[in-house]
Amino acid sequence: MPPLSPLTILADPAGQTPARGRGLHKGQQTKQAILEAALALASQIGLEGLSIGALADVTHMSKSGVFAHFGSREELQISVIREYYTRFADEVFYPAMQQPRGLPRIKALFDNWMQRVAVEIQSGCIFISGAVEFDDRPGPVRDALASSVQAWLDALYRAVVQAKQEGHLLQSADEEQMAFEIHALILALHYEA
Amino acid sequence: MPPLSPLTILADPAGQTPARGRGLHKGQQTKQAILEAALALASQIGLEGLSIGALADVTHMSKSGVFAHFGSREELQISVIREYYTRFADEVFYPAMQQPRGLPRIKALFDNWMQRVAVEIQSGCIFISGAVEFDDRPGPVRDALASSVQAWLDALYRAVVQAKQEGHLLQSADEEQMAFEIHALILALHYEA
DNA sequence: TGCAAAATAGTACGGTCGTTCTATTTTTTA
DNA sequence: TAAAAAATAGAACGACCGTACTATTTTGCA
Repeated sequence: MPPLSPLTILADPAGQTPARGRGLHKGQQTKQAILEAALALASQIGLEGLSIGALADVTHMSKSGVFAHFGSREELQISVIREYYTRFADEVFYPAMQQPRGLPRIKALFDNWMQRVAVEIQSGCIFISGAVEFDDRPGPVRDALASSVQAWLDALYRAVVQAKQEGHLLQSADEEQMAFEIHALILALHYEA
Repeated sequence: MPPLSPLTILADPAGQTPARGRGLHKGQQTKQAILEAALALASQIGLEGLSIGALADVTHMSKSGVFAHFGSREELQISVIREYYTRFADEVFYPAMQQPRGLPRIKALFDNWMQRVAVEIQSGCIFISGAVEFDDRPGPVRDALASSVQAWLDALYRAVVQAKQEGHLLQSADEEQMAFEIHALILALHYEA
């Protein structure tokens, strides 16, 4: 099972020159701090509600100071998606890869996911809110969201296929349908919250 | 099985005096036309994106002309929810009530619902988008949304209970879980779209 | 048909938004 | 430590928002 794709669409153009030498420059630090706050804000009120002004208040900076780090609101939103995607992979996907192929791995994926739902119960999943907000708004943000979610659903699907190959599932089981239903359960859990 | 509750929280204060006598007064007609456009708009871009200015453009009216019919944006949003709820009941709920209790009725509910998903595939369900948009924004709009959805989920749950009473389900079946899963499937269908 | 009432238009206000431009401060480098 | 570069602040812009007020037009009834 390959790792979650690096998602070239999410590539961070600035990320390849991580400060001249040892530690992060001041700018990179604050950018990371802003991103942290942005992630929290976006989880609460959605990517669409994420405003630079509000972000400036939270981080005790000026609007233009925040703005300068991203160059546009769109870039800010995409950065948030990138960050969320990374954390999602780290907390849900990679730990599950430690489990043996097949049913144990699926169970780990599902459990980690559920645990995340429990944590997000007061904030929200931006993959879900984003899908609703950008389902009819084409553009880079939508693309970033779509490819993130797809990468994740593909990984889930691969896990199910493997489980069948390992003989952990009925031979009559439909992999696609099963992945779909697992996804459905998570969606409904989020909805109830 | 009682009908879908009238939802007093959604009661239309103006609705009780439906024009002096026979036909609708001019105002009521245009209000209905505005509501129609608002429903389409809200389905596309969400209740939160629904703006009076955009609505004025679509209906070829002035902003103040549109505004006067509702008195506030909030009232407009609630009116849209009320309208959506009514149509949902008419297209999904009541036709299914024609079917005999038990499994046939559940199947009808699900089929009608699925059919609606197919129609909404290009627009969207405001019960879902609304839940995302208002999950952390208390107020009348959120209340209207929540009670609408709850009324519908209650009806679904009652149908499942009946099916078990009629002996159409395994005695070991968990009604609540089953209603939850039906809901989950619909959510996932919407998500895929 | 005329008059009151309802419906609609027009204008303006205060607010927030993303963004741009220019100053100022802070950090890094030579 | 001085100069260069990066980071941040501040003010201003145009656009859109909801809403309040005041005209004007249209409608419905006596």
